[in-house]
Amino acid sequence: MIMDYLSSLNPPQKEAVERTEGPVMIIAGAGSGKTRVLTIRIAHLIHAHKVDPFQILSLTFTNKAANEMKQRIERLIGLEARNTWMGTFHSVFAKILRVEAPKLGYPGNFTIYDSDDSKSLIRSIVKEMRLDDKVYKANTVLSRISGAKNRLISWETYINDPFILADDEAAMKPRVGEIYKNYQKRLFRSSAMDFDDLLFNTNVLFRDHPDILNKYQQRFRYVMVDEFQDTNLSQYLITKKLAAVHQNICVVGDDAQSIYAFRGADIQNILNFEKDYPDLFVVKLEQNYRSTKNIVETANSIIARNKSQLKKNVWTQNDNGDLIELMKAASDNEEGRMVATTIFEEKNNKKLNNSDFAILYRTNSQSRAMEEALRKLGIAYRIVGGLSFYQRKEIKDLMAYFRFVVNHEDEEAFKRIINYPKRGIGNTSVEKMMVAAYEHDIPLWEVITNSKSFLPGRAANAVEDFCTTIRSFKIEVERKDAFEAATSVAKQSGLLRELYEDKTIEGLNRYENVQELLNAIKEYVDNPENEDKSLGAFLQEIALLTDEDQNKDSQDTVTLMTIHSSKGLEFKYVFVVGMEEDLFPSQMMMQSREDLEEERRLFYVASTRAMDKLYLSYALTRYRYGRLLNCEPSRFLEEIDPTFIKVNKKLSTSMSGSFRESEGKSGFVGLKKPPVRNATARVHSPSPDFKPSNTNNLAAGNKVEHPKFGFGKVISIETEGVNRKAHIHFDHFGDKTLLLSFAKLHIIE
DNA sequence: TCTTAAGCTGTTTTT
DNA sequence: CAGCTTAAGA
Repeated sequence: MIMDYLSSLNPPQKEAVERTEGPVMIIAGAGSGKTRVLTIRIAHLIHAHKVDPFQILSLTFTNKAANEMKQRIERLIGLEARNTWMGTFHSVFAKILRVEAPKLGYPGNFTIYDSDDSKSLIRSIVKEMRLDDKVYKANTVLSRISGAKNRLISWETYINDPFILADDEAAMKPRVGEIYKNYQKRLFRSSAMDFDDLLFNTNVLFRDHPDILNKYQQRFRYVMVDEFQDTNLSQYLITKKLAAVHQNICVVGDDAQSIYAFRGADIQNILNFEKDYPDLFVVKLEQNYRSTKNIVETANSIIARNKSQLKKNVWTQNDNGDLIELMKAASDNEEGRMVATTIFEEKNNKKLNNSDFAILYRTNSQSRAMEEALRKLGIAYRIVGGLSFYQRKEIKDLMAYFRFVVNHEDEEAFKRIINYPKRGIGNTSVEKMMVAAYEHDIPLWEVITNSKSFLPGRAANAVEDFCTTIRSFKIEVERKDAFEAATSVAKQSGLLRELYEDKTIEGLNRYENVQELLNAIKEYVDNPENEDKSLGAFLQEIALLTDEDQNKDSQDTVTLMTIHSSKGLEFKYVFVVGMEEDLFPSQMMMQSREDLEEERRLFYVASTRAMDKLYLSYALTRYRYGRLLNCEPSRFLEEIDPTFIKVNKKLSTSMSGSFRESEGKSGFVGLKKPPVRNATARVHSPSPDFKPSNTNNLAAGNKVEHPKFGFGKVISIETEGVNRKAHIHFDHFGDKTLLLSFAKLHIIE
């Protein structure tokens, strides 16, 4: 059976499969059958070389990719395939850390903090250190810390490295190192690791415990890394160490598709791989089987402008296919309408399914306009990523209960649930308890169980009740399976009742979401593949799941997602929307030449998802943060060789001057253009003689200045009891109704 | 301590 | 715009 597959491979593919020993690097262009090669290679190892599946470790980028590969191998060689180690870096090494964590002083039931938890923790640390949270923004600080961890810089190294300190000093953030230190200490106290810790601590484990390293080196005789261009130093060193004994390391990647630098991915890993392994065997897969010539050439024409890349020549034998179609819309809403209409028509004309279409965008917020348009035409769609199910408040709340029952030291979980539902324990009490734990250097749980010594009577009683509840949950969790325990926790905690009583639409949704979480747990328990049916096991399972890993692809839907999450997928028809300067390429990324190159690679990834036809679209105006902005076409549109492009005339003519009225059902209305303002007008520096004045005698006709909105003229004043409303026309922001911020107004005349 | 409402602020991508 | 924080009143 394997032989059939071997003969179906082209020569370089075959080489890649058959070269099983020693270091191998496969440079795989887009659509070159990479996954196929990888799966056949693994099947070949097991089948032809009689390698025990337990000895093969494959690291992929997403859980989805891992599952898909597993299924494919299973089809090739049967159930044996299940025994290979396959998963993301994070999930595989989290699994290993569950076993080995005690060696690092962590309990095996450590919690994994997602970035929301991390940010929240940083926020409280910044507050405790009495630092300005506008200077030390959680996002910025976290990415700084994360960057350090990805490069294996511990907080000890960080605060002693003169270069890093100088860097922070220059950025006017000299105390990031201290925050890093406190952050790590708090994580440790909470028995928690963040995403980066999973890899960082694996490195520490392998560094400090040669016996353990050796154990895994012996176990994994073959190591394979997919999407190698997206590994960071921390990940790279792990694989290098694991493969050090047997040297059977096979990495697969495409430098042209490296799009995760912001997460610490280092393209040098792939560019310099040869230096680390002088006897490296390199295979290039350059034939594209996926896309038409026009699409391949378009992608090539953009990527050719990048300076730093490995030489390769991606080509295809496929037909020319249709030209790339360029669509121009008046607004983001019309862009959505054009895309939706095109899908509708193409679907009917060519007898396609919804699932043959994908809409790709640079930022998640762009999905709005697309959704609305699709909904109006009754086209089923599904959004991948964005606010994931597990990030919703109600889900996080219930999960926080689960987490806290399993790990009593989980501070972030504690803060979420201690007073939700309301039980009369306010912020003051919570802070007192945390301070007590910190000052006496005792576990949080000890403070909670002895609340009488730290809190006034009423609050202490409430905490005691809370404590009893948690204890009873713990007993249930230990005795029952995940589903029964979870249901009981949801009910007894009062959370379910709280949501049930909320009869608003959002409330109903939240209630349903919680039910859905319980269903997911039921599914987990009923799945015979899961041996450990405890709630703790379920938590571990999903901590590293992302939205796209959920298998809901049974229905026929158009797929909407960011370019980042589209990697590895393919669709017959692909729309890349929002081709506007500052959006794609992103303004934030346009700092240096390297960053522009990464945006080009992003375009490369997006366009090579398409098999048959590629559409590019842009809008002339777009709502962003409640403000309508002017847009300019992306520079990428000029960088593409124009011979591959045709402009969609039919739709572009109909657009001039047609704006839709706010929520009118009538659709197009030929109204005068709404005022278009630039974002720069938003920040106003008050004039030197600005002083907020007593505005008691504010009246219509007054000229005023506001620190944020700038200069304006009062149109009218309305009085409702004690409250006053001022309708003011601001020069840059148009009409505004100020209710309270009178204090910030300054009357000029 | 809880509720309500105004004010403020982000503004990229994800394990 | 939307989600969060803050401030004031109950």
